[in-house]
Amino acid sequence: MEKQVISDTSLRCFAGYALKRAFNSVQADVNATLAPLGLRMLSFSALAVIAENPGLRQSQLAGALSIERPNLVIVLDDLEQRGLIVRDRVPSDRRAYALRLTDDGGRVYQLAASAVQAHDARMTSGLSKVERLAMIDALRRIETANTKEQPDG
Amino acid sequence: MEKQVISDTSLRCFAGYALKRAFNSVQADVNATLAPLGLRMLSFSALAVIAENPGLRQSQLAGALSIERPNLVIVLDDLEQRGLIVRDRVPSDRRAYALRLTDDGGRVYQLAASAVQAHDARMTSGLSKVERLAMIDALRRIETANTKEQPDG
DNA sequence: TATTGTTATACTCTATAACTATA
DNA sequence: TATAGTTATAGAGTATAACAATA
Repeated sequence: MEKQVISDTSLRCFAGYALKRAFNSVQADVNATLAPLGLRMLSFSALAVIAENPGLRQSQLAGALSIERPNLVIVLDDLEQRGLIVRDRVPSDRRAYALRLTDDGGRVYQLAASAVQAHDARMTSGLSKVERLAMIDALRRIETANTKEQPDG
Repeated sequence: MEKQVISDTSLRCFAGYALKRAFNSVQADVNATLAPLGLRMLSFSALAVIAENPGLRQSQLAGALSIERPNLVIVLDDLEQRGLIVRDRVPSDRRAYALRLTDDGGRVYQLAASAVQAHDARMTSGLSKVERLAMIDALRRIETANTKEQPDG
C-alpha cells in the first residue's frame, strides 16, 4: 500500500533528459499515426526530402536526414518495392541513383504529411504558436551546437 | 562536383522532427561524456533516481524512468555487479528489492552528475537561461500531452 | 585513390509474453 | 488472483567495416 512518490528533481533540470522523455513519448505516437500508411518516422522523412528534392542521390538523402548510408538502403528498398519511389540510374555517374517519388508515392506522401501535421499540432497543443516556434528554434540550436562540437574528431 | 543543396523545409516545421534530430545529436554526446565512468544515459538516470529515493523498488524506478520493468533488470545487474548499487531484500515484502547506492556508487554518481551538468550547459550554451527553461518546460508539456492522449488504450 | 551503393554485423533502446516466488 | 522481479525474445534505430562497381 506504500504509494510512495518518487522524485527526479536532479534529472528534471537536465535539458537532455527532458529531450529524451519528450522524444520517446512522441516517437511511438508518430509511428502509430503513420502505421496505417505503412510508414515510420524515418521512411516518412525520406519521402518528404525526396518530394522536395527530386533527383537527389542516396548519399545526399542520408546526409539530409543525418543518418549513415547503410541505414538508408533498407528504407529505400521497402519504399521502392511498394512502388512509392523509383531509383533512376544517373547517366553522368553510373554509381549513383537519382531518387524520385512515383505518382503513388506522391499521393501517400500527401496523406502522410497531413496526418503528421495533425499529429504535430495535437502534440504541441499545450504550447502557444510563439512557444512552439521558440522550442523548435532552440532544438535546432542544440542540434547545431552539438554536431559542430567535434569539428574533426 | 554537383554540390547541390538539399532542402528539408517541409520537415523542419514539425516539432517532432526537430525533437528527433536534437535528441539523436545529444544522445550520442551524453553517452560519450559518460563512457569514461562506464555509464550510459539510462544507467546514469537510474543512479540519479536511486540517489534521490534510497530504498525505492525496481518497479518504482521503472515507473519514474518511464521504461518497462524488464528493461531495467540488466541495467541494475550491471550496476550491482560493479558495486555501485545494492539490492536489499524488503522484510515486509519478500518479492521486492530496496535499491540504494553504495559509497562507491555515490562517488561515481557525483562525478557523473558533474560531467552531465557540464555537458548539458555546453549543449544549451546557445540558449539564454530563460530560453533554456522555456524549452525544458515545453518538452515536459509535450511529454505529458502525449502520454495522456491514450488514457485507457 | 576516392566515392556510391551495398552487405554483414553489432549495439542500444524499447516492448511484450510468460515464468517464479511471493502476497 | 495479483504483484515484483526475471527471462526470453523481437523490433527499430544507429553505427562501423568491408566489398563491388565506377569515377
